[in-house]
Amino acid sequence: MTTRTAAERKADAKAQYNAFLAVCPSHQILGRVSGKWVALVLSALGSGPDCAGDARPMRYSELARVLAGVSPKMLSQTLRSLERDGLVSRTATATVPVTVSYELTALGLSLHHTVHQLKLWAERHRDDVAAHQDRYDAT
Amino acid sequence: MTTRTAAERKADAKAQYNAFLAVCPSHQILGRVSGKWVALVLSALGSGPDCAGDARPMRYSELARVLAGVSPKMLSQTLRSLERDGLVSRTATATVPVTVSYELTALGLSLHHTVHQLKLWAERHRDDVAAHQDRYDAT
DNA sequence: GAAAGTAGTTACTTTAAAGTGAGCTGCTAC
DNA sequence: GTAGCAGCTCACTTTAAAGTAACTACTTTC
Repeated sequence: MTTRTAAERKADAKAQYNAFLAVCPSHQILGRVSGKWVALVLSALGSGPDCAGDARPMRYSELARVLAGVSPKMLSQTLRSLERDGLVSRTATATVPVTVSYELTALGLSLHHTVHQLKLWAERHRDDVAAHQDRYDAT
Repeated sequence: MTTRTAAERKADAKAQYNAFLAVCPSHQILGRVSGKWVALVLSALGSGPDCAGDARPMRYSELARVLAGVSPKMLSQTLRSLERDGLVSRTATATVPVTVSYELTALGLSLHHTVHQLKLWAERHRDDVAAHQDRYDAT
């Protein structure tokens, strides 16, 4: 068959598009960064615990204290995925008890800077967005 | 009681942190942008259907064709939320049949530029990230 | 001797986002 | 007279991400 219905052509296009999305680097990165704790960890490691200083290594428990809402499961899951991507390095020291510290790699730091721009945008335009929302909801 | 157990203090800190996250502008924007279709719509409207040109208004059906995998529900939901935030403007023309076009506002265009930086990062570092993943998975 | 800090793991449950499929109105082309 | 385009909405189901709780094992402090 060379002739196909519109529905068939549409399904085909959709499959192709999904395949494209699966390998699209921008889409992958956006998916990674949009995890609930990813940006928070990146920010803590990249701008210090107060989110206003310089990058410095932090221990597991220190991160858990700063990101007050995170469960141990989510924290280690997030750190593991960032480590897998080469964005964070993990260093264990054999003290008693063991000390584990996490630090942004050069790659992680560069991603942090990029994500930080998004944050700056958000802070600059928060009032603007809120005003638009109020106007929209009023009608 | 002025003395509390560690568990109580932790629960308290968690509640406070969650309240903080709920109003944090960066977190809100990240949540908005990380919707599956948001970045895709932003990109289509901000860089043209081929994602390599200039911003220009597009019709509902044109967007649906370009974003081949999107369902009518998700497309209108996404457009509605972007419109609510003042990022996209909707213009209906009373032709037969009706013509509806969507266009980035100045605010939407500025967000598009910021998100675009993230995309450029992703494209620049995709190989680097993939290499780290392979090394990590091998061990 | 109960609780806290050290850095996690495992199994189970919840929930919010996304997907599916149908339907709507009015018109046109094959 | 079936199918298509145009621009949606509504109800239902699926699924992946996140949350919850419990447990590891060893040390130190109240």
